[in-house]
Amino acid sequence: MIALVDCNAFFCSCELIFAPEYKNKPVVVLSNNDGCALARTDEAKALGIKMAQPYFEFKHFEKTHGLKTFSSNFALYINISDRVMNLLEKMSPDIAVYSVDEAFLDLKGMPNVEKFAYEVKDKILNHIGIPVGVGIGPTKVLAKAANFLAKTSKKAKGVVNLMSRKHQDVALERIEILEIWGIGRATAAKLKAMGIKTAKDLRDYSNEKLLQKIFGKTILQIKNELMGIQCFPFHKAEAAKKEIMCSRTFAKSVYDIEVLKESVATYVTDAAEKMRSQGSLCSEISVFARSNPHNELEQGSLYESERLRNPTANTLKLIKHALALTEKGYQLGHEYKKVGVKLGQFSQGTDYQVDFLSPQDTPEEHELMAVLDHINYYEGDQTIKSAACGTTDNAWRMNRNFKSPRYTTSWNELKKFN
DNA sequence: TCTGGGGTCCTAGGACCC
DNA sequence: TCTGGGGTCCTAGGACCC
Repeated sequence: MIALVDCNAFFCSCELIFAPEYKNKPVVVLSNNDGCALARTDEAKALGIKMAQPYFEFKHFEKTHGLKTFSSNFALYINISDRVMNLLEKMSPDIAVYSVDEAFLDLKGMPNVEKFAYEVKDKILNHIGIPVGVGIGPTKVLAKAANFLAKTSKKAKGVVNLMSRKHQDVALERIEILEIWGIGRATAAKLKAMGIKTAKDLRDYSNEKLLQKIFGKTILQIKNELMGIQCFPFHKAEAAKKEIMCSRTFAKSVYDIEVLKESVATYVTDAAEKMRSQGSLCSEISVFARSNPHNELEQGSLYESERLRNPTANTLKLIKHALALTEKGYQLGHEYKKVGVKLGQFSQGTDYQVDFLSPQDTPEEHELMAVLDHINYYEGDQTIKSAACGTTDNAWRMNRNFKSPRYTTSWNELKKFN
């Protein structure tokens, strides 16, 4: 028996904790650069605002329908997510966090699951202020389907239990195939052409060989889960990431290679930090940049990749490679709207930041020195092992004789101590 | 004229998830 | 004017091995 707890319009709900005056109004949280919609309340959905829809297409609702928009604040959402998950952990014998706003609960041996589901829902709302829906089923796919109904059906009151075959029959007939977890647009279109329109159609479809041939093996697992046969284990092995990417869209297109390089260096720094935190070294680094795909005159993209002879997690080494790749792929006059970095081909290990450029007597250097001294003074002499400042040509590193394994290379990280 | 058989590993690309 | 940022898994096909 599995429950899926899913926060409603999660990013919006987080913002509404601090701006309750917008409750029951259309609210949207926007992506980076206020580009498009990331989360919508039911009232915003009712206006026809779609997931990932560009902001400029629905901005007019602010004036006509009292739409409220927020720029995204991921630090806040992660903090609230942690609180929700901690609460769930305390209430449930076993939990598998699936994403920032959902978690599966193992309800094995639970006497009254629906009562429990309502308790969970009420507690998260009352203690944290986040509304959730709870779906219960014998498999993850059915729990997901139950959760879908819990959120969309008016009379469900936020909890749907699909443990019995009878309820499954009724419910799956009402769920379009596209709504099933693991079925996307492409697959749904093909399935519909075959006459498989609802979740029930798929569950009861008899020609498994044909399904496997057309769609591969995943669809059979989904079909089995719809039948109540578990194919997706409760705990997916908590594996280290196999690749780590960092990328952003620019607010305005970029033509200048220096700007591009600054960004690339920043994203390498971020990605390398993530990589070190899982104890990996990479032996492949890629840099990519794209022009705006929505422009009619889309220009060429930049994609350069390199295999490294010696695996490394050294930020400065990686920056050097990344900047060389950027120069290699850069084309004068091309517009670049999005740029990013990917680290891959991981192996286990750590290495230390050994090569560095000579420090220069810059204002940043003095500022960093002051920050380090400050940290030293308040946190103790061994807080910072090493630190880097600057991003491209002026990148330099300080190596002070601190013994703690904690170290950081990010200027913004350092400033947080202040 | 005739041109093995069985396997592994890697990569690119598609589809999907939030 | 203005269009997100991450990830995973699967498959097909090519390179390569003996």
